[in-house]
Amino acid sequence: MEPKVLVNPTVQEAYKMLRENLPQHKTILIVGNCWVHYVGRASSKLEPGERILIIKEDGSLLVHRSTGYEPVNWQPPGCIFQVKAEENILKIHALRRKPAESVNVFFDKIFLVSGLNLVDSGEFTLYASEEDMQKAILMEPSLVEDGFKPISYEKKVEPGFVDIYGVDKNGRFVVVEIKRKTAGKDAVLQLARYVDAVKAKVNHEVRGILVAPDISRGVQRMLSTLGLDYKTLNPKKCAEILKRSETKKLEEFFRKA
Amino acid sequence: MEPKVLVNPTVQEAYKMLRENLPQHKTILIVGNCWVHYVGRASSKLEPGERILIIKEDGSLLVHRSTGYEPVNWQPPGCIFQVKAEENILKIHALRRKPAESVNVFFDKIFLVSGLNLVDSGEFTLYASEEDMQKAILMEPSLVEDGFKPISYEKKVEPGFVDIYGVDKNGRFVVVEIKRKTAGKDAVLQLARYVDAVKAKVNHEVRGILVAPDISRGVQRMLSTLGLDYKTLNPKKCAEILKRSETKKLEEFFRKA
DNA sequence: GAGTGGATTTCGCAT
DNA sequence: ATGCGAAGTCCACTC
Repeated sequence: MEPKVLVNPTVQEAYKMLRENLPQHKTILIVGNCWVHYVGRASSKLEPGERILIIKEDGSLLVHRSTGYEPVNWQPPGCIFQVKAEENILKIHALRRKPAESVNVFFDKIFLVSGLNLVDSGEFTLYASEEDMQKAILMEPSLVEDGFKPISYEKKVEPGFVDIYGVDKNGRFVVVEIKRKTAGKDAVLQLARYVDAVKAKVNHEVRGILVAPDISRGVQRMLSTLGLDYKTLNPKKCAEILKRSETKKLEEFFRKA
Repeated sequence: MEPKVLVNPTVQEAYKMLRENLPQHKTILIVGNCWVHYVGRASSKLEPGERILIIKEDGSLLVHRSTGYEPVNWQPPGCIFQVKAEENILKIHALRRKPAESVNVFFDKIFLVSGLNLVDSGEFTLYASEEDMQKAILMEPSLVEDGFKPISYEKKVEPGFVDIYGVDKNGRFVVVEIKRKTAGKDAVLQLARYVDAVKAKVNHEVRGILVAPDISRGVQRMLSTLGLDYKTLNPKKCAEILKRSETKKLEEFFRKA
């Protein structure tokens, strides 16, 4: 990546770097003494102090103080920037169209300025995937329904793979379709197809249960029309169940420490 | 402030700096190629890529990608840190007590590492919050309506707290609901609930006045249907009024001195 | 410490 | 574009 870094630059030197790097949509990092004015949805004023300023490729802006998770001033992606160097002060103006807002940052002393071309294609995964939900249900079948017993999962039936296949407390066969997000009619139709496919094979009563954190409007009616059931299940809850053992390990660690 | 900055350091050099600066609760800035594991309320995995890591004095941690307002991984203030350099990889472990969580950041290439002692006593002021509007109205009740007299504020009634409670010039009771931004139907319904709640208690005529800079489309009709009033009020104006009063206080102070 | 509500919330998804 | 709901929300405040 080869970062450009200036340590203790003059305002002019920092200005020159920004003039070069901002139009290229590089990520900008500035550490120095600054004050900030914000006008927009609300208004704010931040008196001088030493902070970290980050301007990202997508036109987002963050001013971070030495404490706290949240930036003291910021602007979401999509800003237009203007830089000036006047009276030995570096002035950075961030403008946003909708809603109309502006953040102005003024530096009179700069400790560090850097123009970064961050190469980052790494994927980010938050574990509460459909697979995790499946695992959680297999660990705690009551998440689907009291008395539910899984028999197999990812079982091949005609149109594809059934997420989970089992029996309810009354011995009826159950096909479970899992959705990580709000389930629409496509999910319902998919479940219906699986139920029909199984029915055609096993000459036995077959129920279908849709498991999802939520269902779209109108899907409820569709479910009852088709004789299918729905059980709400939050992916986060599944993640908790799966990671409970890991959490336990962590708590164990702290207990010892 | 005199920042310590290493450009393109080895893992060992970066490690040494962290060993020195982290215990001093300095603010740490690292730019480099890293991957991240998180386990806690949820779990996540971030594949390798170039990012910015910030560790603040209060033990908060931020991993920022090149886009987006939000950090991709983080930890709120109060973390305990552990640093290791093994197999030419810089390992930073952030542990949180409650809830039990951990974020692990691994660097195999470091472009920039810095230990900052940010001196920042500058005050931050946000103008025109809902509270400011309330204060301004209490100081100048005519902002709501000519002849309006506040009796109490943040008064508890059944569903929650009434912003301001008072009487109009004709002796009728008034419930004031304040919104800092464009008021939607939720605000109207909230006000209606309060009005009903007060009516049920006081066997007296009760009016409801919605105070906001603006109202959403369609809300006007809703207001008249429910028999509620609306008064437009700019938050900024409130800020000015408050400022004026502070100025008065200052003048008072100097008069005495 | 747990619970509640607001935020310059941001962000994503559905309409 | 707009509106609605979730978030590893965070954060300040009350009980």
